[in-house]
Amino acid sequence: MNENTLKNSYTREQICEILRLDLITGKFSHNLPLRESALAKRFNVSRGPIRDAFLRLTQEGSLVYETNRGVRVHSAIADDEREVMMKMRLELESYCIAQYIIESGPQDHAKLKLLLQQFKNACGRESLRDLAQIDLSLHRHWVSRASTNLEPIWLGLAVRILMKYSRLASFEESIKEHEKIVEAILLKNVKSAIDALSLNLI
Amino acid sequence: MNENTLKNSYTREQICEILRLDLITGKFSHNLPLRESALAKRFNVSRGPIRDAFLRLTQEGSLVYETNRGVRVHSAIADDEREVMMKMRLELESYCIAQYIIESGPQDHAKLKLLLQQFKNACGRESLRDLAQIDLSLHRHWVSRASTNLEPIWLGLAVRILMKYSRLASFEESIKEHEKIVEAILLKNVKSAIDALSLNLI
DNA sequence: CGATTAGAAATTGTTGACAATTTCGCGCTG
DNA sequence: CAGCGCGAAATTGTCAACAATTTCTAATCG
Repeated sequence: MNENTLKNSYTREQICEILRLDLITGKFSHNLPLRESALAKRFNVSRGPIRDAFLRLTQEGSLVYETNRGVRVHSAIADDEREVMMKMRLELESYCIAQYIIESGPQDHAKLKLLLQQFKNACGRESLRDLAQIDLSLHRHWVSRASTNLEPIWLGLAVRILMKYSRLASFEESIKEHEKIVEAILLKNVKSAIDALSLNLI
Repeated sequence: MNENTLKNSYTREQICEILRLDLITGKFSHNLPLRESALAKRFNVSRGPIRDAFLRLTQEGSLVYETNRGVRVHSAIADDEREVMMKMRLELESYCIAQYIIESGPQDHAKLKLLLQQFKNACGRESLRDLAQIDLSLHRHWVSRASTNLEPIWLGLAVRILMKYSRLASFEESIKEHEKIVEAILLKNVKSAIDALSLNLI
């Protein structure tokens, strides 16, 4: 599973995802500068794809860019900023879930169940990194299915929120919350899905 | 003022801003593919900075990227997507204006007045491009001052919303709306500032 | 000893070249 | 004549080298 042993080259998408998870799980400390050459060496690519990933993560808000000085990890968001982001995210995902319930078919539901199962497995392994990744994948599933226009906006919100509280209160609790959301979606019950979502996004 | 006569080279930031305005004002048609080489020639740079700009605009949502196939202009957002974005933007800017009123000093207020004056001038010239640019600058002023964390999220929302309705109803009306917002901010009246904002963001 | 400054080292910015992939036109075949 | 390859052209992906800028270091001066 280690990136240094299995592969010797990564696409910019993969690099971006790996770095995003590193950032969410607090692998880098706040305000730490990230060096292009160091990461180029780590991923066994040239600086080009690294710069691409930096630009994306900067736009998402997890990195900060300064001209001729590169990027550094963004400082944590304040509590009131988090509150605003949460309201926005709830607004966004409520719409997406309602839309998803209308548009989704059997193959979407199969995917949904699979993601929920993976979420449970990640909780069992108690790996924060896996959990953050599958949590993102699960929410992304209904967001991207409902609106490609809202997806990049959602991602920026979700990443910043997770960066602040990547330490979840309880694995068990998190499973139950997501089970409720998925159940309501499968029953095509918009109201209770959104109710469950609003309990998850607090 | 023309980019071909004054300068012979651009930074990626400048390229990004110019392309963003091109996209907002509908200079490119929807789903049109953008070619790296063509724009590299236009801006008299190599493809590197163009790719940087593409990545940023993709993250903002105005372009869509497909592997090995480059980017194309995103399709317009639907009415209900726009409604969700507007609610989110109102939530975000309300917080920022309240914060701005607390934190801003005399030099901020001078800048604010200057931007409002530029807005009026742009209305006088009846240039859609200038108007879109200064509208973004004005709103960005209080957003960036209040929260660097929320700024990239705000930008994505504002650009997509402007792409849909870059044709403003009335220049006169737009001036009045912004005058009310700025007046309320200068008087440090949070409530009436947000009231005026909510009329502007409909 | 502290401040300053010049030079060295490190880092980012940009470029042109080449590799990989996709797209397009054209001849071939049934 | 429609469909199918096949090769050429166009386009994107990656890289290594070089230029510009910033940061570090150490010698010099007050």
